[in-house]
Amino acid sequence: MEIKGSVSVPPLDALAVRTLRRRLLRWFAAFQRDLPWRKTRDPYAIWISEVMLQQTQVATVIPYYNRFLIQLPDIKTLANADIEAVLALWAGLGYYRRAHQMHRAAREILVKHDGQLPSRFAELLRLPGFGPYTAGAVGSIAFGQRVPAVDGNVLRVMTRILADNRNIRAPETQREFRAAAQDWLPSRRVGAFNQALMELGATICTVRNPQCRICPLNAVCRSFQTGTPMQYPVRTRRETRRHLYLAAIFVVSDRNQVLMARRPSAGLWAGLWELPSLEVSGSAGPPGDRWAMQMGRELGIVLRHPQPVKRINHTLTHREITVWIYAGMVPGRRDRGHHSSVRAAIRVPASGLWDHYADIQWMVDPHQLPLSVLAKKQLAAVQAPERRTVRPDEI
DNA sequence: GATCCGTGGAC
DNA sequence: TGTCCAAGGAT
Repeated sequence: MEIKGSVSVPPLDALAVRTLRRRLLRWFAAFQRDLPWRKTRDPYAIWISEVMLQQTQVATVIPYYNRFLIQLPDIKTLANADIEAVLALWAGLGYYRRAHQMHRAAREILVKHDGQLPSRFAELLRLPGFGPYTAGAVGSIAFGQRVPAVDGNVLRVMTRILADNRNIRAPETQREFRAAAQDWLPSRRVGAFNQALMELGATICTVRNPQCRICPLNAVCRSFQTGTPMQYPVRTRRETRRHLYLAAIFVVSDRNQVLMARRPSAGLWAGLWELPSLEVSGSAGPPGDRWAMQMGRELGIVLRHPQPVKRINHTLTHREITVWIYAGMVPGRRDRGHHSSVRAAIRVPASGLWDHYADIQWMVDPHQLPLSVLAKKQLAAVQAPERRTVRPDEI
């Protein structure tokens, strides 16, 4: 087994860098895609787009971006909005920490920067949710600062041009590519240059089937010259997904309200709502009645012959999730209409569920809440019209 | 440095 | 059905 080389390669010479700048900018001017965030110079709008685009494809972002800017058109509006409203606009996009951090950053900008995004890279970098990429992108695109914006696209383009086989997952490698990208920057039109590198990666220098024959940079691309573009970039393999088993309860009151729980403000699906659920020990089959009974007891709810009415599977980058949904029934007197909170209504001792969740509420229309995709799957499974809603007293 | 954090597109 | 991986950041 040969040890993979991980030695840094020689940089492009000055002539090649000048050629690259000229050809890339010319190509970008002619062929760039028509995207919503390219129609504005508003730093706030550019910021929103950059955060949404983190690890998220362009086509997915566009509708979210448009809705978000209509509802929250400026920093002050965002800062003064409830986090619940921000999450509602984010629901379905994933990585909900981004929404929380953007909200916090807006408030910080209001207090510390007089409501204006700072223009300097170092100050942007201090804001919540701003890393080297986002600070570079906003700094260069919105403010013309001469700083690189190195994302996954740029890493792919650069490793192919340089034929550099170092692991791009390593932070040190990424730092060195940011330094190299800094050297590639022209003295002006830096925002266009950074976007052009990303655009090339997104449309020409793609992961699969790169279009090298029409690439404006093929004359300066080492991997094209050796016919090896598909060997780049090199990255260490991800660890395999771990399996997570959950038991959830679907409880409908005699007023047709559904019991919903709001997740804590950190961690998985931070701040979003779902059916109350507990992690159960790993097993391929349904975990058994006792989990549902336990949840019922903790919530002060009678579960009559609880059965797993549905199984949901959901895959995340790092997790494979199986949710067994149990149906439950509420005691006749529990819903008197003047309690907004279950905790107030039924006086339960401190328990796992109450400690875990930020809130638990009865909801007539759970879809009004910010829901994760998994939560929507849960509701769709138990409320699917063609399957007829499973009522607790029917099991 | 390794791990966590979502979802959907592409193949 | 499985795998990879997107305009990454925080811990």
